[in-house]
Amino acid sequence: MDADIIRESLESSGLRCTPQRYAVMAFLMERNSHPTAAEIFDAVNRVDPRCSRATTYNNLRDLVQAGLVREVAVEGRGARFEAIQTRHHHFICDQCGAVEDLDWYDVPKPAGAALGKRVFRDCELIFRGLCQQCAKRKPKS
Amino acid sequence: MDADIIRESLESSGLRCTPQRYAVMAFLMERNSHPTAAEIFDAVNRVDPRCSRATTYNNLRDLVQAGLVREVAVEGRGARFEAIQTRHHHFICDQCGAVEDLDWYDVPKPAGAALGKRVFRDCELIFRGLCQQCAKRKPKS
DNA sequence: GTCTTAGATTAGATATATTCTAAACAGCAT
DNA sequence: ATGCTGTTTAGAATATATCTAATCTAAGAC
Repeated sequence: MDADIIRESLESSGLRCTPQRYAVMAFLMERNSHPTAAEIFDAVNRVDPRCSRATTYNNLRDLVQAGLVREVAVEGRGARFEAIQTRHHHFICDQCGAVEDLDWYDVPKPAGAALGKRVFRDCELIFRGLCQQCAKRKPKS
Repeated sequence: MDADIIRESLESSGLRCTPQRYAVMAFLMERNSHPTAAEIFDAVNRVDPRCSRATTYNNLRDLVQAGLVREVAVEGRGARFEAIQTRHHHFICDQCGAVEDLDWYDVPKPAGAALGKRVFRDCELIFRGLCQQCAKRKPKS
């Protein structure tokens, strides 16, 4: 069951497993898409009307801080979220803003000198262009 | 002079060189930072009070469409902008959201099969961690 | 020069996204 | 039960971005 996995990952991150927090996490793990905060709020609130907008945002923030969820910023649109499962890169559609996963492969890190005194945590590769839908709709320019 | 360069790059992109548009572009080229739209508006409006918020946003949109400016989305914060000059990657601070440039180096593209029917336009590499300031302030955790 | 027209600009209103506030609630240790 | 800490709530507040309708400007046509 996912239920125990979710509970455990929450608690091992120091987060109480409240019904609302569980619902947000479960929703993100079920879906392989990258929903916006508004979509998450709608979905969770529809199932359990006792989950307010503020709670959805609070829990998303907590889950991101705990490293269980990743936030993906998209130009000109609301942030998107995904449960962190297997490592991957992202493809973002210029046209519709859809975020899609691409298989992971290693990326060369910058030289230590280039980083200077910064503390490196992670890197990600973002590809841009047109998703399959938009490419079909608008093959030229 | 930058003045002619800016005028020419605007006009060769089919954009009229209006005082407001020029001011936005000049501001972005002078600064090597990555200001938010609000910062750009404040700065341009302070110099020339006859540049409204809407115009600043309109011009940023036009400049991005023309390929002269890049928009950088940062999680949980307003969009940031930069004049496109030499190619580079980005480092984004987890703590303060600062965006810094790192020297460019080639990145392997994904296999054609992985991209499927998508249309590839560009890729960028984003490094995350703590910038020098924040690393000093908070060396642990 | 002045007419015309398309594009640009303006202030303020509006829309959208996110966070804050203050009060109430829940789980857990005393 | 009591108190403590963290959580949740509804709605207000803030931040960010875009829209609207009127006005202005520049450049070409005459």
